[in-house]
Amino acid sequence: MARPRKFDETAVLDAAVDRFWSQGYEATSTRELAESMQMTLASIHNAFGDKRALYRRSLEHYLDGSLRARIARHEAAPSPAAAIAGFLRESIERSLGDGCRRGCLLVNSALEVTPADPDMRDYLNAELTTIEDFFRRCIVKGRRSGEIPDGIDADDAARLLFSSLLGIRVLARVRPERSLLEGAARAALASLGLPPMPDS
Amino acid sequence: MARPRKFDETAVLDAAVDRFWSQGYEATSTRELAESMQMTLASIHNAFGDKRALYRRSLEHYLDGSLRARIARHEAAPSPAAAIAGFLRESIERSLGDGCRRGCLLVNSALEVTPADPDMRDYLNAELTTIEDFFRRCIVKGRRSGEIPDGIDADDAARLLFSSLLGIRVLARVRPERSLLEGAARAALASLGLPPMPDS
DNA sequence: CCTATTTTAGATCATATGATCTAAAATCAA
DNA sequence: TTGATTTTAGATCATATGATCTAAAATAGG
Repeated sequence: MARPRKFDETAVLDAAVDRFWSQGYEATSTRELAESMQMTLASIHNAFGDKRALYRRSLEHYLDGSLRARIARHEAAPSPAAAIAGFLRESIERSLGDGCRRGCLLVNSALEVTPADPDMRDYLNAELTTIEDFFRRCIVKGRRSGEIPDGIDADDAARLLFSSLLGIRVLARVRPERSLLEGAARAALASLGLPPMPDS
Repeated sequence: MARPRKFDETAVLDAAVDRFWSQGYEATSTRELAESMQMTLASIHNAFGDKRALYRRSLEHYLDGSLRARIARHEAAPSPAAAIAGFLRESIERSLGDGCRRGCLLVNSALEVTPADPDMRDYLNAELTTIEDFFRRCIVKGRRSGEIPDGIDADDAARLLFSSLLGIRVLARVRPERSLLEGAARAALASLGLPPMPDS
């Protein structure tokens, strides 16, 4: 019925994610995006809308291909405690393995894009809450099975893991030292009576 | 010997901090800065250099008037445990008290400005380490006096407090809910055997 | 008073930016 | 084949941006 698209949506969104992730929203120009995506500005505008809309799509693409799958994968681990520890371990390895120190696009977005964009903030919060909820589910489940000792309120324990993870992701950008990131995660786990992370 | 400056350096840097803090580095234009600071672009350039240099000066101004004094004030508290709890309490109240959700300029800078600016990164790291060191000193001192129970390695305990604080500052921007911020801090303190924060 | 020195004010430069327009190209249903 | 429809390609618009230039203004020492 009409001319077919020449570009691969996954590939061009991967490229957009890479630019936004490396440089942030404001510091990435539309022309740079066009070059990375190997599309013209008109094609991008036609397919995704303006820059803000493309950012939103890129973030969704990033999260669809990363966060949700990671949570599901770790939650399928043999034990809830292992799920938490495995998730933290993977977050640290991703942070340290990225020589560009890009951190986590979700966390970066929370700090850069938020201020005057309530829609984006709601979306970011929904995604962030996914992580918090994952931690809470694991804590509750592990306590019910006796694997995780009782102690601090389960909501607060999840909040602690959550805020530590965000902090680790901040440090991944500015001070990506293994001892620092692992130390924070190690302390969070030990303080909640959880087993240590698996080796890297 | 020469024409005297008409502007008050503290006042104009306060104004610059306000803009950078609210909008970030990239999203703040030099003209907007000039208007907020009530100076011409030429005067700003003459007094502070280019935009990047002004940002650096603004950040220094912010930290000189905020971070160092806060650490010193809390470290003068009657006990090291109270110093930690008081610092967290104050960080949370500052976060919740700011209707603009600006978070902490130091943390915001760590995420936005870092990537390709090693000088800035080193500076940010030095300032961030100030906080980590503060936590570590308090832990060590409190354990020596018996006020803080032994347990996790002191370095790791400091890293946990540090990363949680950074996470709280991230959440302050995107999800400034008292229950969330306090819950994370409460759990961090309790898990290290520290007394709870003072009431707000 | 006068001169050296620094700060101001306003204009301006060269470029970058986000967004859009026009027209050609490519497909598929009829 | 034809015509409707969508995507491309390239140019372009209006504006915003960081930075700088020129000249006037304001002070203190001589």
